[in-house]
Amino acid sequence: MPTMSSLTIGALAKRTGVKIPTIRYYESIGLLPEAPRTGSNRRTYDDKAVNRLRFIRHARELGFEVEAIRQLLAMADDPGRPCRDADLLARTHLAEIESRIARLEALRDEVRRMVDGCAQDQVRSCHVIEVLADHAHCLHDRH
Amino acid sequence: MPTMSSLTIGALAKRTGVKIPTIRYYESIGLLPEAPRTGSNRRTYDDKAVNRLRFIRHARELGFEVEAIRQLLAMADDPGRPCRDADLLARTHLAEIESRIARLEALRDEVRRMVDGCAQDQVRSCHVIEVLADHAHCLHDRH
DNA sequence: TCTCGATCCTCCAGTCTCTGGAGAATTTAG
DNA sequence: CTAAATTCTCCAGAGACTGGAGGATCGAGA
Ligand SMILES: [Zn+2]
Ligand SMILES: [Zn+2]
Ligand SMILES: [Zn+2]
Ligand SMILES: [Zn+2]
Repeated sequence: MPTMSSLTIGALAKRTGVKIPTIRYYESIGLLPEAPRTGSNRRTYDDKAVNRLRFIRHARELGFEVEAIRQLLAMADDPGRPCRDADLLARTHLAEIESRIARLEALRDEVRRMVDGCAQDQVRSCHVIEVLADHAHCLHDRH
Repeated sequence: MPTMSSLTIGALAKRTGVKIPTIRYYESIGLLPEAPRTGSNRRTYDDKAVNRLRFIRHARELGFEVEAIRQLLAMADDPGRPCRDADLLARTHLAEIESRIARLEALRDEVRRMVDGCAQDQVRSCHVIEVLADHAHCLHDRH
């Protein structure tokens, strides 16, 4: 049978790698349910809380926003429904990542050109400064 | 000869594509100098301000942080010095962009795997939810 | 049992880069 | 002259935490 453990917030933090203030923050925004308290008002957690917090941490590491995680958690709590919505959320996130990559790659190209084009002399003739001062030096017309 | 124009903040905003509250914000953090005021306390700008603000906007579009821009502006104001520092700043920024791209590409791979692995049935067996619940499903050991 | 350091509590402020609204004053167009 | 547009200051909010102040409580050793 599973261990009937009751964890302090510090133990939960260690087990999940999430900092204590962050745990309290997640509770305050309703991502974690309000933890039951001891007689002296300290939060206690069980294994379910560990799993939920790990889920949150992992989703955050994968770049999901809190609002998305809130919905994913609600879905995870309801195993019978179709997973269309969860998949759509993930696919939307994927598209967002891809567009951020594309944007950053364009930036990288411009900044690289900026850096490589400089003869390393005086600011007067610095290609970096010139490019910054005038977008006409850029390849892409928008950034 | 250059037009001896005196612009309102609204005209400056139109000319540079920077919103009015943002212009005031830049002034408040010292990126833009305090604009001279009319008798009725309205800010006035000249062509130099237009150039400075365009420089800021372009640098922001290229992803430079405000602190970096502050330094770049100081350098641009001093054309005689060597441009080593400006170039170093840009190179540092380039490295930062590259590392963000690498991180996002790793994320993209994981999220794509997550999405592609789902058979689109019930939440119970949803690959998206499974992966989120357990990092062991991931390829990279860190995100 | 006493005490001390570790842990916990709440509340608040700060991070970063804006963005927008309230309410008042002034300018501009018709 | 009036009404609409613009500007002013101040303040709050966004997202996702992070950290500090000041105080209460816990566990372990003497
Ligand atoms: Zn240079
Ligand atoms: Zn450009
Ligand atoms: Zn699914
Ligand atoms: Zn993972």
